[in-house]
Amino acid sequence: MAAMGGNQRQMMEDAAEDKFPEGLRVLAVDNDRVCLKVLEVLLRHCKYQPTMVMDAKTALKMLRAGKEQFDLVLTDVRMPDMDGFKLLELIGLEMDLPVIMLSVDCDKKAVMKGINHGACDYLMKPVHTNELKNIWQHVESRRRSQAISHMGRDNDDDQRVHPGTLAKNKDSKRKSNEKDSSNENKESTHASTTHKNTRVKWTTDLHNKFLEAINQIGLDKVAPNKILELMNVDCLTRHNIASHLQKYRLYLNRVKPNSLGDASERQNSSMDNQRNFMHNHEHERWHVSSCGIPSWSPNYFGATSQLGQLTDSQSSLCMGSLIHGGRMSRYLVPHTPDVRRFAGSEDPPISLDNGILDDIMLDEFSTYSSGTSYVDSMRGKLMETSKGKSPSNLRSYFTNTPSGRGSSAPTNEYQVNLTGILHRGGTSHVPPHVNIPRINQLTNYETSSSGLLLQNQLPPFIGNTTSVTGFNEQIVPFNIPTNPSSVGMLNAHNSTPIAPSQMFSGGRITTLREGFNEKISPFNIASNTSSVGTMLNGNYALGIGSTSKTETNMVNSGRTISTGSNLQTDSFVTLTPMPGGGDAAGILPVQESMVNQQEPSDLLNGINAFPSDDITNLLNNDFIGEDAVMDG
DNA sequence: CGCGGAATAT
DNA sequence: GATATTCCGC
Repeated sequence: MAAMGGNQRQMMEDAAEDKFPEGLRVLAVDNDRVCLKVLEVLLRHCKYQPTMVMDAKTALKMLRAGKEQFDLVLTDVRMPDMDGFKLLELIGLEMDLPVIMLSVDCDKKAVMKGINHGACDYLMKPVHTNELKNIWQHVESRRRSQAISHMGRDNDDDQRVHPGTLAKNKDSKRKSNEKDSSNENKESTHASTTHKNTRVKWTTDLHNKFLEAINQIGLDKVAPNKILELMNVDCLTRHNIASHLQKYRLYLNRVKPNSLGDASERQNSSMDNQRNFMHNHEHERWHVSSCGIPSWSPNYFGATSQLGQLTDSQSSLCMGSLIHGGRMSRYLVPHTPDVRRFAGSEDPPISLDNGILDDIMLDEFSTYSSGTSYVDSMRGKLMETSKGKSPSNLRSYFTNTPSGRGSSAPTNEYQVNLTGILHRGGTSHVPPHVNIPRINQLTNYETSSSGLLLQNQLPPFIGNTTSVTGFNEQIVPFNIPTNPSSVGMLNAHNSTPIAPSQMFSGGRITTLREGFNEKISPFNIASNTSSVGTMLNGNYALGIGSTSKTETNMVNSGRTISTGSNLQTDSFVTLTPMPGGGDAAGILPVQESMVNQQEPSDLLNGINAFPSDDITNLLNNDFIGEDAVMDG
């Protein structure tokens, strides 16, 4: 290739350009054999390169496997195993591929549904050649828009290398888009002159290695190269490490400006505020893989260590969790933006006028949305509550009332609705059935990691058994009555976890779980969609793959935590950026034009997760409602 | 030259 | 905001 003369190359490019629609790799899905055959003939007639599949699941498998690349998917709407809409949905979430729906049903509603779900076209059966002749346009236009949106970057998320899983090849630092031949060729050839290194994604695993290395070397003696050596990850360079180290140091500095890495000192410091270090704000698509056993190693908190490891084998975790020697609090502390999102409010919960928080904490809280005291105070309040004290003064935790601090909208209050989701409302009363601790609890979950808190992906706050225990004793996360109307009510006194399956009567959970592909999180959860992810997890309603064990963990995570045992997720899921995924749009399909904002609800409904009852409404309201803030 | 680290760019 | 790249003193 290198030997190829510019001339020759140009000619080839031209040729490829000219023929472009030819050889378009089309994946056609239709359970009707005849239709499929016809379709194939037509596609071939158009000189495309069709791959025919009879069911959506197979199609999805192929797409995911990525062994063959496709330019476009053509799918029938009505199929037994998984209908076209669902397929469309999943493709939309997982990859960036134009999907065209086929249907005999020209019902406007159906068409709209398709379009709303991101279909780029909706063809009526029987399909005609001339219609198929044009489908390549969708491919082209998509490519163009992508080219624009990624202008200047030759590193797309799809291509993003995951050092942890990357095949070693030190020379492969350059990103190569072998994938897309037809269009990207030019660029990749050009790239040989100006290449950027692969953007390293500092996954938790990677970060853990990093920390391990630092731990071995000693924070004061670390140097990029040493770390690099110890980490022993092929695709990393000293620059990568240096960059990360830089960030890490900055972080440490923030956490404890005058500390040189003395963990014990940090431990005792009231300034020991953890912030998310690895809060990943890059929106990515996540796919859930059952790979790792996210292991959390308590021994990292041992006397000899300063660093702890993260549990989550994925993304965006609190890097901070590593150093603090163990305080759960900070993990429980709501991040202001998250809470806001969570509550659908403009205003973070600030009036912590209980005399517990000091100014520093308050500042810390408002600034960094962190603060040990917050949780401590919450705990205190919760204890009060559990002793029978009126929860009313707890309200102040969630409202912006008085206290001289907080400011805006003193009228904002949050109400707990059903599953405990907070609602902002004008009314100023907390319904009698509301149990504040629940709020807290939810907040906790919501906060514990920057991303979806997987059911058993317990926040790395092991380490402070005491406080956890205290917390745990008072607050039991999800004691959920079977009565749907009070789903999510929490009884602070009752420490018996109730199986999530009881949350919603019947097998809905199961249905739902199946409804979504195991690999996919229904909400396309990204790094900082905490509220969504958390709620889902909190309620477990949308559990992504579960075992009774994990359910238990979830329901009773507090307890699990307090044991300090290894929080493992067995066959559980971890999030990883999708290899074939699109870019941006990690979050609820809010920002990608590809996916409509309505989607989650549609998804829920369409996938019959829930009947359209309160729960659905609630989810809709809270997750995609106008108030929902998906991205801080 | 190569490194580490800070500054700056993407 | 995360990571890459550049700059600079050693």
